[in-house]
Amino acid sequence: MFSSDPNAMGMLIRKLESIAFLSEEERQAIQNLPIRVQALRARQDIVRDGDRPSQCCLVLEGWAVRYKLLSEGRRQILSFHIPGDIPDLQGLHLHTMDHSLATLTKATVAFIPHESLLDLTTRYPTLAGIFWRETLIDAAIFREWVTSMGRRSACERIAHLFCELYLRLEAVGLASEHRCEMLVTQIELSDALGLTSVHINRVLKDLRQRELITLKSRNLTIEAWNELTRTSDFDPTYLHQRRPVA
Amino acid sequence: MFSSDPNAMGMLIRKLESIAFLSEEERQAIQNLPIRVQALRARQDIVRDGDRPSQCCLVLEGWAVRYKLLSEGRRQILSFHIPGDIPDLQGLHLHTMDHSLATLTKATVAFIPHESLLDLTTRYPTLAGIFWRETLIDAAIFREWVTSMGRRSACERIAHLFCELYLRLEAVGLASEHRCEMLVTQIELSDALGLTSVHINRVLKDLRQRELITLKSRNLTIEAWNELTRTSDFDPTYLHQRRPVA
DNA sequence: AGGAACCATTCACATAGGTTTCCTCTTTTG
DNA sequence: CAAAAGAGGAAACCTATGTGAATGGTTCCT
Repeated sequence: MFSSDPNAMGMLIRKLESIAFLSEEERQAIQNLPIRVQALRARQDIVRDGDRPSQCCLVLEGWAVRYKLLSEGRRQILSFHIPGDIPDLQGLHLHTMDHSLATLTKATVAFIPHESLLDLTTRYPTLAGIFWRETLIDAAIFREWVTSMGRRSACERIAHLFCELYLRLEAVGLASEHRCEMLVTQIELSDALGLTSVHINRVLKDLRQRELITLKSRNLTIEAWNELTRTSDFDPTYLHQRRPVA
Repeated sequence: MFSSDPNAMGMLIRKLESIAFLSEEERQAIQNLPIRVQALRARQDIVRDGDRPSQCCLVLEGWAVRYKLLSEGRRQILSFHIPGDIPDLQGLHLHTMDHSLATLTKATVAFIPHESLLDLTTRYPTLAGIFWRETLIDAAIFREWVTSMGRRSACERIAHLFCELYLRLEAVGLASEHRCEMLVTQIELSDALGLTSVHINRVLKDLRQRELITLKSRNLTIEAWNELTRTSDFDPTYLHQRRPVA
């Protein structure tokens, strides 16, 4: 399938506009990127550790994760990705994958050749800066995760992650009123936060009892945003979103 | 002081050449960057969380750290920086600091105006790609740290960090034969690895007893490289260095 | 609709790593 | 060069989180 689908790139544009200003010409240039759209099953690898991909993957629908595998079956989830994200943008200048990328849920993705993206960055230096910025925000999120894993308690980590994901979903129009889908199992949460699923379960129970959140069949409601951000030390600056957040 | 110092930029060039190829013209362009060299005391902030800097900081001598402060005096060190590093390169496209940068030891740094760097990236798109790559490697290191903090034991984390720092120092000519300076206290190690200094001390004792390392008055010798990399699951791919490593 | 596979939940028990405290050895600095 | 500050080291004790195992509830195939 080609870029004829008028909406495929809408998600990417919405995402980029959440972190930078795009001119009409730049929006057009993005719309004209050649893409190949593909539907994927849940829990399917897209690129693997060690691969040398020649295209980037844009998430259109569903969630994806990046992860590393360690000895003895240990797994670390490095990031969650939602529609509008390009989880392997770093591939443009880092030629060997140092981790894997997979779908979490059933998903639709679009593949964009590196070649076309590099050409775009040459023709539109401002867009190059915006894509660069996107990878820098990715890094800023890793820094925040390092901070969580290093110095925050289990409870703070979970609360912090929920705040982050809510704001990211809201920025691309996939959440509002402190409600969003939370398409991750407790096992996935544990692999992302460096905990066990048993402990995730304990802490979720506590967060529910304190009436900070409601979480049922993949639907999260943050019942007390201010208290949740306070207890988890959450400050959205690191997301570097364009519009100031409540 | 201006770029008249013929050696100030040598460190940056050596660093960039450890991750990419530079043409003679590009080397010249870098040499011509205007810089202001400054000597700093140990443990001195260079840029603070929330600042909006207009220049980047290149480390010439000594070590630096990036860190975040949390409530109740908690601190998380996000990265260690050695000569040749530009710890706040992300400032080029991320205008508000989401963490602080400070010296660890007495240090010499060079400040380069964002303006000059942005101009350089416009005139030399290949150099833009190389600086972008540098920030992507920075992110790759964060991913590895997330993995360490999430799924590696205290012993594995320390061993992994030593391997990483050794290779980075070696890449810019500041280490060889599995020996290097390790200009960090046990407290700083603990704040970087999400542990306490007491536990760092316990684990170092163990690593010494197992004759994997020697660490005395800031001098580290890795006595058994292969075993150390094996026990810590260390794979240097994530450093994306140009030359293959032993 | 029925089963297989996955997920959430809970319990009893185990441990890696944290806390507090104290002492000694270096390093810095006046 | 001596005092002060900082860093390494270590013991006793504590706790947040891990382990393993069992049960019932969901979701997804066929």
